[in-house]
Amino acid sequence: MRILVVEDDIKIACFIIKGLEQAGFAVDHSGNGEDGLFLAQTEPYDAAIIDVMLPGLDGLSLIAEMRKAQAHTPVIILSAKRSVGDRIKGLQTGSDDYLVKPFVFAELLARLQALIRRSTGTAEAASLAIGDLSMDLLTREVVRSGQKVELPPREFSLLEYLMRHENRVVSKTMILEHIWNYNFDPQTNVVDVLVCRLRNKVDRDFDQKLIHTIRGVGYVIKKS
Amino acid sequence: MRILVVEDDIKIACFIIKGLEQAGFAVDHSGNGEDGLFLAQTEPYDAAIIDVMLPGLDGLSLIAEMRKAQAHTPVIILSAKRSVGDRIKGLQTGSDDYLVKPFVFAELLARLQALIRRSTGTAEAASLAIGDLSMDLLTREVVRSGQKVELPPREFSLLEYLMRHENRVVSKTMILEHIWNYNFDPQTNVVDVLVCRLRNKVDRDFDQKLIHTIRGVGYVIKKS
DNA sequence: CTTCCACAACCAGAATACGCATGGGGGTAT
DNA sequence: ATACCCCCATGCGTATTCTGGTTGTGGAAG
Repeated sequence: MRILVVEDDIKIACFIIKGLEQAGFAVDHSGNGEDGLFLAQTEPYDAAIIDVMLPGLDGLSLIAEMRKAQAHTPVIILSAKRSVGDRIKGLQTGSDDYLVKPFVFAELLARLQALIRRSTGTAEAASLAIGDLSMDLLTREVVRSGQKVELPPREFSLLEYLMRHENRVVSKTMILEHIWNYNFDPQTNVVDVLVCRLRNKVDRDFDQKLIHTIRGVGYVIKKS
Repeated sequence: MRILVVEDDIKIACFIIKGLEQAGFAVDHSGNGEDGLFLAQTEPYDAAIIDVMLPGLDGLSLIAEMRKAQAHTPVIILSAKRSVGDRIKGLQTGSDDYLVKPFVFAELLARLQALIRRSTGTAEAASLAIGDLSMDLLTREVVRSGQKVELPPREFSLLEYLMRHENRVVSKTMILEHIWNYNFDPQTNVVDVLVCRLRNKVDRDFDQKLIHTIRGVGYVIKKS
């Protein structure tokens, strides 16, 4: 899931970005309206979080421009103003939700997930399962054969990515991009290592292996 | 499918090349415009990915030169510039699509496949089948008479190539070019060896042979 | 019908590339 | 301050590919 954040205040931006990344999102950021608009028009985001008060092109105009060109990407507006008027104006412009600063991060996250759930139409399964392996996305609990498995964030994220692509081969490049948000070659074996770690926790102690290697290509998760 | 990549930044080049290879393409690379132009003029590529900022001959001039001489090979431009003006200039020069760095590899791949699909007219099939032999390109699973067959990358690639040319004879030279990306004679019998290994796995245990030898010419895959 | 030649098929050892595992160091969060 | 996680480097084992040699087969000519 890719999120665009347009926010000029560095501190707030960092706060949001880190929070979202920890929640498993890939985040791009822009500090002004023009760059934000450009990103929105060129990259396929699943949602955007936009401040109204921006240097240059302001948030509402930005959304208006986005809506002219583009399909409906869910947008959450951030604002210091709490007047009802602004709120209405924001929603009229084409935003999908409205949050007043200062806000609690958990609320932003909850609203964001709700929006994505709504827009993707797919009633965003709260859990994924393959064979006797299941993963609860809300509680971040992973269970194999009734036995709970503890996973650090990156490994959890990788497993989620694999499970969302059940039976389909995902290349190392795609993993690199999805988990690290890299668009260049790190010249190391980080992916191999992460997969290895995940396997040790998910597959090692069990008879039926779920994570399979496709040499020269990548990995698949599947039952047989 | 053969792709030309012209990009001077080593890290980005590696990233793209590996990604494309993992996706099953044969990739040639050049780090500067002159060599890129030479390759484009001498080899038959199905598409090209070209950076605008290059040492020596820049990307736009390169495309212009290509267009002078040559039939319409689909081109995707990569650029660090995000202005709309540059984008328009790129598209006017004769490129077919435009991607801003940093970009998401999945998007590059999607656009590339869309371009190829458009230019060749053929809709990219998700699986291939001949008689009781079938091959799933996504999961990379090969099945003969309901029995699963494991194939290493090269053999898989060869089988895919043969099946895409069902009932048509493919010469050894063509195979060399597509699998090894060679345009010269390696003076060895690598092709024979590879075909042999593929036969052992696909044809040996079955009554009806699918891979046939045309002496002095090459090979065909067909039912009878 | 036999012989010869060219090409294809097959085999096995060697070289290589690739993926896997482990441990240390640095950074970060608690 | 401590513990944890993540990145990175290294070494190891194995799968896969390449190479050269050898055997097998078909076609053409004598």
